[in-house]
Amino acid sequence: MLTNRQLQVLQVIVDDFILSAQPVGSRQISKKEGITFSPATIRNEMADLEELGFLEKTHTSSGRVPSEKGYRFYVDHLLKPQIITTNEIHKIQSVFQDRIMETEQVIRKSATILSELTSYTSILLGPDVQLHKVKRFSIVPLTADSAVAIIVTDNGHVENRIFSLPEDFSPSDIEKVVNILNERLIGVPLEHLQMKLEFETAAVIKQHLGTYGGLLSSLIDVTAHQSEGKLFYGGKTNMFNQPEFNDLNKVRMLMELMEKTTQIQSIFPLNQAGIQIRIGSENNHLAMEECSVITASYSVGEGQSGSIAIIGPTRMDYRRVVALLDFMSGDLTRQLTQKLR
Amino acid sequence: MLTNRQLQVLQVIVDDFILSAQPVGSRQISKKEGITFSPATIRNEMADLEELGFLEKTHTSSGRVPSEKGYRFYVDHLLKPQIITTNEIHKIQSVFQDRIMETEQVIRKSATILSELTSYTSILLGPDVQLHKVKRFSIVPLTADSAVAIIVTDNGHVENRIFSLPEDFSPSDIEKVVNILNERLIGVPLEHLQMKLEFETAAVIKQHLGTYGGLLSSLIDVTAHQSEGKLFYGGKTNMFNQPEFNDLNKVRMLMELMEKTTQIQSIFPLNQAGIQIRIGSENNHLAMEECSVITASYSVGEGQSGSIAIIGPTRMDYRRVVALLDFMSGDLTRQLTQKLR
DNA sequence: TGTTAGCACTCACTTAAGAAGAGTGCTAAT
DNA sequence: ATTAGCACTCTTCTTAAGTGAGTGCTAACA
Repeated sequence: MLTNRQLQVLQVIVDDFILSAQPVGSRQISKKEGITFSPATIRNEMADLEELGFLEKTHTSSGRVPSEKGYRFYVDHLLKPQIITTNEIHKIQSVFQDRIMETEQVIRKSATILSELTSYTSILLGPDVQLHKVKRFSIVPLTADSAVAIIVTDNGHVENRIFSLPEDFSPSDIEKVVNILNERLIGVPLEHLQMKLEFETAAVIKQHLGTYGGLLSSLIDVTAHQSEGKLFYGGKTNMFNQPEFNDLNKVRMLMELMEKTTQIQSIFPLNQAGIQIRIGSENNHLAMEECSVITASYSVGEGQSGSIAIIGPTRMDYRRVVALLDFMSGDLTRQLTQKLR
Repeated sequence: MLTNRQLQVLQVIVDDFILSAQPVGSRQISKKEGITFSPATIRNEMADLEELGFLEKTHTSSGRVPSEKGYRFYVDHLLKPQIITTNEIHKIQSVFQDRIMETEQVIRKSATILSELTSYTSILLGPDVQLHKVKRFSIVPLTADSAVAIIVTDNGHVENRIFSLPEDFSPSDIEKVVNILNERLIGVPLEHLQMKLEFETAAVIKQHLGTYGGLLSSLIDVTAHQSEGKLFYGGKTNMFNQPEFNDLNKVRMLMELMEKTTQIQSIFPLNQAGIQIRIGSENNHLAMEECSVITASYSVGEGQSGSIAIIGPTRMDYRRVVALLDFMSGDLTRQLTQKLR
């Protein structure tokens, strides 16, 4: 158990290091407001805190730097929520000001704004399209043997894909298929679409049109490749501003990581509500060994949800980021859900 | 006018420097195949070439490096086209192998392949959607006061946007509007859509439905924000592999440039057929002062065209890149055009 | 007259050594 | 228990010397 004074010292060190990125020395701490004891005393406390694993030295005679355990303790016990300014609130809410209505646009803009506000990199995961429900099917013929299938979902999202038509497929055949699809599949969530199409609707189509195996496999194909939630980045290059990434190799690894969308997905905790913080090696990724990731989630209507992440150095301004993420996720949930009515 | 021997020396220097990224010395040149004269002679020639502006020294007693003018001369007069291997051809053609039919997917995949083949960064500009012609309109109501408008083009491209409905707008009203739009606007290129809608179709709609000013402005809005050709990158982080970008600041500027899609558009020459090469400061951009950009264009059917660009260090392998771009642009044109039939 | 060998010279790069400064740990006094 | 004092450590900056690659010039050569 830490003494009050140790808590105070730890807090000051983390706060100061977050601001300055420089190892914090005893003399510096002693000058801080609220510190009534001498550098020598502080040195003793620091030695203890180091022994307990909360602090580290960069070399034998340097000031102290928070360890991962130190940051962990800090975010778990010392983090007082920050109040965000009205300015920041306005900026976040400006996402919705000019009646953008596509969820994708909203998310994209949110990513940009968040990175500007934090000067870290933001990653937004769009809501999972799989949970949208089919609102309308249509098929538009393009050439003699190809057509584009369009699925509009209840959220106003549009999926479309070009597919091959079987030979001698007439416009009236298409109309029949579209009618069947619209009769049978409206309200079905995209995630069940493929199964439903394959095992229920296929039989109906066959019955009405004879066997059109080609068409069916094409259609099944169309529904199969639905993308999961899309990723949007804001401020990818903000990393360059952080002194800890004054190292080509670190930046490079991060940039390469961000190009691999499948890998980056794993930074989002599954089905976790609230704010999650992962520090350094907790991210289980070499490139992010000196990074912290803070995530929050928002939801659209019922069930569908997306995530927001901020990725920055372990030395990031946790207070501020947590406050901003908290507000933004709430705002997104509110606004996006309201739009559904 | 350069002597034969000067040409030979210049060629060897550029070729060697492209390979090694190291300043080339006279002794090194003398050992090259086809060189029959001594280092001393070569030194004299190099001094002349430097005086003429084709070579530079990094410092007083270093080997020579091609200047921008040197590269320019090299690509204009010394560049013998390279023959690409069947392996490379296969790789490029693999874009089309698994019956991907969306142009966007094709372009995206091409960007990746091109960056893998060259180990530089590729930028592909999708064909300008503005020239696509309307194939089908539809409007799907979402809530009482919003709907999504969908435009399918002759290329199978789908544009969609959510817009507000006027109050008390019934489904049958929507059907009427859709019918009018489909009667009047099929075949119209997207670039003229807004004008046409505003000055011709608007009147018809008013006539049939009374004044629905709100709907009209919404619809005009929908057609207005059509995006221009989209950009796709491949191998954004390949820059990190080039020794000349072992400098955090240079990489940073490039990365920042690539985030700004509007700025990056300017690297594509307008309406220029064939292969274009811009070297260093010819790019008119600080971040690309040490880069060369090679562009080619492809076309889809008649009129519509997109561009391919490779961006690498001025020291890039012009021979190889030119050959690859040439082949790929041809292949894209062929395949994408064929698909339209 | 064009080509080449020889040689002094330049400059980047590396290594070593010394000086300065920040900060610690320990000891002893308060 | 706290603190002043001081020796010690380790980084960083500066300076100096040594090394090597490569040039430019001069003079000899074909």
